[in-house]
Amino acid sequence: MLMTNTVTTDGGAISRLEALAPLDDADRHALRLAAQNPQRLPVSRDLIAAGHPLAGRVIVLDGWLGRIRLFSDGRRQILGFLVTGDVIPEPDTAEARATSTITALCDAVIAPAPLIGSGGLARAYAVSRTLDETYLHRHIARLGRMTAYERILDWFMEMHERLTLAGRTEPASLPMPLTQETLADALGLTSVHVNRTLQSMRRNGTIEWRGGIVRFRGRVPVPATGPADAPATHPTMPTA
Amino acid sequence: MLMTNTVTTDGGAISRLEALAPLDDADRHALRLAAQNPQRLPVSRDLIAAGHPLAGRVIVLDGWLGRIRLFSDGRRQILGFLVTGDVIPEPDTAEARATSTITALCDAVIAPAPLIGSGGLARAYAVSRTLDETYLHRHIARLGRMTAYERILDWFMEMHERLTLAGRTEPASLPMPLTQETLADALGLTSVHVNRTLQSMRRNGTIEWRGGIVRFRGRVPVPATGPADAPATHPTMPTA
DNA sequence: CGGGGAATTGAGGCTTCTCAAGCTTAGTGG
DNA sequence: CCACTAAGCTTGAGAAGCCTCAATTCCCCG
Repeated sequence: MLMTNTVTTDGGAISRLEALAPLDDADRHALRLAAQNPQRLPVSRDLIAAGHPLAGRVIVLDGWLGRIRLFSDGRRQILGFLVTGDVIPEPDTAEARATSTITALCDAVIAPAPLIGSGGLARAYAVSRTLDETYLHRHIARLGRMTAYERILDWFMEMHERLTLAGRTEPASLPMPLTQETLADALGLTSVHVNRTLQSMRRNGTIEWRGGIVRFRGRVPVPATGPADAPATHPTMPTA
Repeated sequence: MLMTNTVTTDGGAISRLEALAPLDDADRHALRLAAQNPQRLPVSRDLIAAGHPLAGRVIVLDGWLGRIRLFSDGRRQILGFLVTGDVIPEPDTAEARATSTITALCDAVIAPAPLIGSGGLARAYAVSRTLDETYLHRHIARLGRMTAYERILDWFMEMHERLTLAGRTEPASLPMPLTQETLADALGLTSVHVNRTLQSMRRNGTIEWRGGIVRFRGRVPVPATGPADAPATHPTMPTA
């Protein structure tokens, strides 16, 4: 998933920001310039460690990062993901300390996120932050009220939507460079249970996951239409 | 918990904002003025409905609101709470639609949140928003990786911290106007299980919950110091 | 071709849920 | 002042989902 060796592109990050707010030439230029100065993060490298000073605004060009909380007894929870085009906001104050660790979940590329004026770029960053909030909300609803099967499917759908903003998907598939263990730490499950649940999804033909790509099959994520539903052949998803 | 009839105070909201960023006289005056124009929300009243236009910036003066996501099959997840001094941010754009519903979980009082200049008040709102994000993170860690017992205790502690910012607590107690059912919808549990877990906390002397007040007893929430811990008499809490 | 991380499988146990009924408390009207 | 009601709290019994521990297989990479 890394960029082809020497030439650094934005990986779709600019497309994503343009989808959030209209950018002008100066905005795009600033972003391309920033992408000329990329920073490569090998898998497992921390970008920001909890308790340490925050970096400035950063944009993800490629790969997946995770915002992570570690418990003293070893339990781990992934709070959220950062993929191409996602932005780590500027800290409020210079003294602000990170309350969670941000780690590369696979090899990744980031760059400082430029800001010029208070126009398109500023708006895009603002919208991006609001979107991040809705992803957190969705994650909470997932963890609090969905079954393992639903969590996985809903999360696949979210990541499909998000990667689509950066043009990194096809209509019914998305790149998936993470391990089942990582998925488990995000979805509040064990890797064993993630594995078994994925198998049930494969068996009933809902998805296929091979070679780092997840494919949705059939009339994919069929939302449940309500409590009075007829029993479904496949497990279904509740809406919202 | 409602303000004494006619005279409306800020209920501690101003104290909270001052704890987040230094305010000047003009800031305080603007807030006091806003508190003169309060809006009362009876329990169960929606302030904002998912899918509808967002209101402007709002500050909570009293009572508890909840950000709620409803599933088509009746499942409900409370995404977060809003208490005295908490702020609902200005929407990014005029077209923005709410992605979750905000409902009064008990009788509550709110007011439009004033903004003058880009000084103390603006900073306080910014810090408040960042804090909200950390509360979402904490909620995710709770739902994903804590047991029922830990979730409840951790949530009590969070609400104690938050209400303390507005001066609404005593050292070892906090007002708790919610039902066990509401708590269940926040913590991803059933009310039956919340009830049983609370009883075990009462039995072992960890808390007391009577008359709308939760009291922490003994050396309350003892964090686990790690995986190599000696077995504890009481259930313990992992750190972070 | 060996090594190691990741995926898979099995067996058994525990937390949490579901369904259902009984109880308590506060508020209401006669 | 007290029956009456409704909401919330409590309890019981059984089932289900998910976890733990542990071993085995698969697959990529050097």
